[in-house]
Amino acid sequence: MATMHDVARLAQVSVSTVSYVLTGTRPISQATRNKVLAAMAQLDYQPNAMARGLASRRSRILGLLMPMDERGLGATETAFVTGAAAAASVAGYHLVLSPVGGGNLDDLRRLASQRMLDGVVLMEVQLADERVTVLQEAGVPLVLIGRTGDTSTLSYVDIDFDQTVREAVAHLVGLGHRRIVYVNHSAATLASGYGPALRTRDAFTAAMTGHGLEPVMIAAEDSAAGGRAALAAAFAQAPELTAVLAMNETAIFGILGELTGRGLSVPDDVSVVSMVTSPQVAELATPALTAMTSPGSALGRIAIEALTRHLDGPADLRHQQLLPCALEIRGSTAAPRSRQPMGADQ
Amino acid sequence: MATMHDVARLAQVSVSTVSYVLTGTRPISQATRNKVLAAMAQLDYQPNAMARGLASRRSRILGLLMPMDERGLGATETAFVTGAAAAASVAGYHLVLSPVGGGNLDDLRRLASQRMLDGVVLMEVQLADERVTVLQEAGVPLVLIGRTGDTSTLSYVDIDFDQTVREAVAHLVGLGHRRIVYVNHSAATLASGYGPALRTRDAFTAAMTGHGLEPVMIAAEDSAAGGRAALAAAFAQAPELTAVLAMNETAIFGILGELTGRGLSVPDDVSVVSMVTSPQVAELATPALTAMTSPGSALGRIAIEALTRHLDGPADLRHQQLLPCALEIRGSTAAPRSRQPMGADQ
DNA sequence: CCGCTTCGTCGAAACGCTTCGACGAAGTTC
DNA sequence: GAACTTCGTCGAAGCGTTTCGACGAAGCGG
Repeated sequence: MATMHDVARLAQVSVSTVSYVLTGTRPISQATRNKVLAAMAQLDYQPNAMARGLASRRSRILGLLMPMDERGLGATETAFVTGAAAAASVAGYHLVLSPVGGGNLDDLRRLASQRMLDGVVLMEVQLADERVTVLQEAGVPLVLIGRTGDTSTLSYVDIDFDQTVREAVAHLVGLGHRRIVYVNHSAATLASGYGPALRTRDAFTAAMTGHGLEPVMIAAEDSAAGGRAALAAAFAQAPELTAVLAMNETAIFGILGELTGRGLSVPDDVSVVSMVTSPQVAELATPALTAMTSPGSALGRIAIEALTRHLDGPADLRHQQLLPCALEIRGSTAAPRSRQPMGADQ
Repeated sequence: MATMHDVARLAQVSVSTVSYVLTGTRPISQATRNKVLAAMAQLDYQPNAMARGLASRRSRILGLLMPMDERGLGATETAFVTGAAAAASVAGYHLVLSPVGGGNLDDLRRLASQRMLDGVVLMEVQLADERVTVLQEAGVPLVLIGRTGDTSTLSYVDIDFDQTVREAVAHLVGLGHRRIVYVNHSAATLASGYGPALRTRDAFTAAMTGHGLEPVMIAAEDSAAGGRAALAAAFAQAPELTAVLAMNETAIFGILGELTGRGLSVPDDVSVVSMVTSPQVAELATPALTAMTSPGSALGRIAIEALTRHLDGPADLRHQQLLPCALEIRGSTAAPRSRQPMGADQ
């Protein structure tokens, strides 16, 4: 493995000159630069990342911290990752994903204090998230995908849940629906302070009230069974419902199964809209789901761009931005068949 | 940020003594060790990863290289990751995931040559995979999840597709099914030399022939639409089919949708078995799918263990191991309705 | 009690790079 | 043309570790 010394010797310049060619921190004449580049090519030289990091005190590695539970990464989260990776590459950084769960804060502390990451993007943030505190204490530059409760001092990119819910509700109301049930994440998830669940809940209430309608929300476990149970609960609370808005990507398949099981057809009897969903998942269902498509890779890209700007630029300005999901109409929504076809439908 | 010097000064020992306490490379008296540990705690000392890596020429970072396409990571792949991360942590390594696609070989070459990764686990290996060549040339220790065509010189862990298919077919045949169609990945995927697709194809042919039955295989695009098309093709080729074995986790939802659309019920009219599937995904369908459950986290764990053994141990023995998927019977398989109402229980 | 290991510790030399100060050689300014 | 800058390059001092050789102090067999 060739070192800078070897390159310098071959090019007949000093080591520092080679370094300047590489980093561009000082002007180098074209002639010298060419000699150096030729030597590098000839030796197949690759700078040693560790030495570089030690001397410059920057690793040029960015971390994308995501809790990996057994549920797996949906296409939505994957889009964050690919967007972020592309942006990091453009900015001249490596992106590494670290599967730090919520449990191992010590692991996180260690990772942060070892000065191996120049900056970090944190995914799946809770309203009160200790990981944020740990990272801030360790002095690691930080951008969130999602938001904590108090966002005043932090940079973040997040989905504009308020507008997303408003658009989804408007779509259904526009079709003529009046009884709309919102299937959210589980009660436990809500209690744990998961931002998207809480924000969409409030947004749904506001949107429905704004249309003069009564908001009905059901919390569903993240599983097909949870979805089935949620639909049963929904019919119990609102027997004449004609539309379901679902945040819970996992439960939605249970919802659809249960609907079919009850002999109800989508979208003729009940319309279904899936929130914050990727086209791939929406197409999985039959009929394909009308969905609010998450701005996936844009979120990842913007987060990384904010982070690198912070690292490379002098000013440490905060970046706070919300992106709405786009309504994509597929086969799961239609005008309600009829107001009251045959009385009470238990 | 405290350095080793600070610790040494506070504990009134030399820097090297602190290092020996940390690494355990030389014996240190209990008294000295305690002084040093106390000083470290007091200063909240964390070793600098870069300096460590430079001096020791080992980063203690392992890479898990996975191509991230827009399809996202299923629960299966996520299980690899969590299993691998846990094993790495136990062995005292950090695990980072690098979303290197198939395209950017240069990126990979750079990553490998920068001596930032002590070793690498490569996922989603093709039969002929250039990434393997690149990494081998760079001299990076390597373990595969999956196999290349020529495995003679490599370490790998993979699913035992042969046995998995054999068990799945045996399950269906045992129920009395005779006309079984295998829905594989797409023709393009097959042509590209994707090991699992090719190996299961051959295993299916062998298993069916072994039972004296005719193997029918359909290639399906990785999408719900692909699944629907595949089912149509299947009925065209084998009108009297009673069972479907599907490798394609994405297409399977299309298959189920199309089955329902044709007025066929699962499992009464047609049984469905999903290959290499996680319980989470199997539960998503209605009815829940009988599936060959992939040994997810075990694969990741074993790969990392083989890698660390190679790195820490002196001998560089190859590790080659196959793990079968376990049959988990759920609601999507039953005896065929018409063929043999009762009896034929071979 | 004399040589021998073994134990515990130290000082110093790497590791491969960045970065700072210095310094001729040119180019500018008045 | 004296006094400044600016340009292009060099040498050397780090960056925070690990690791090697050395060296007293014990411990021990004979």
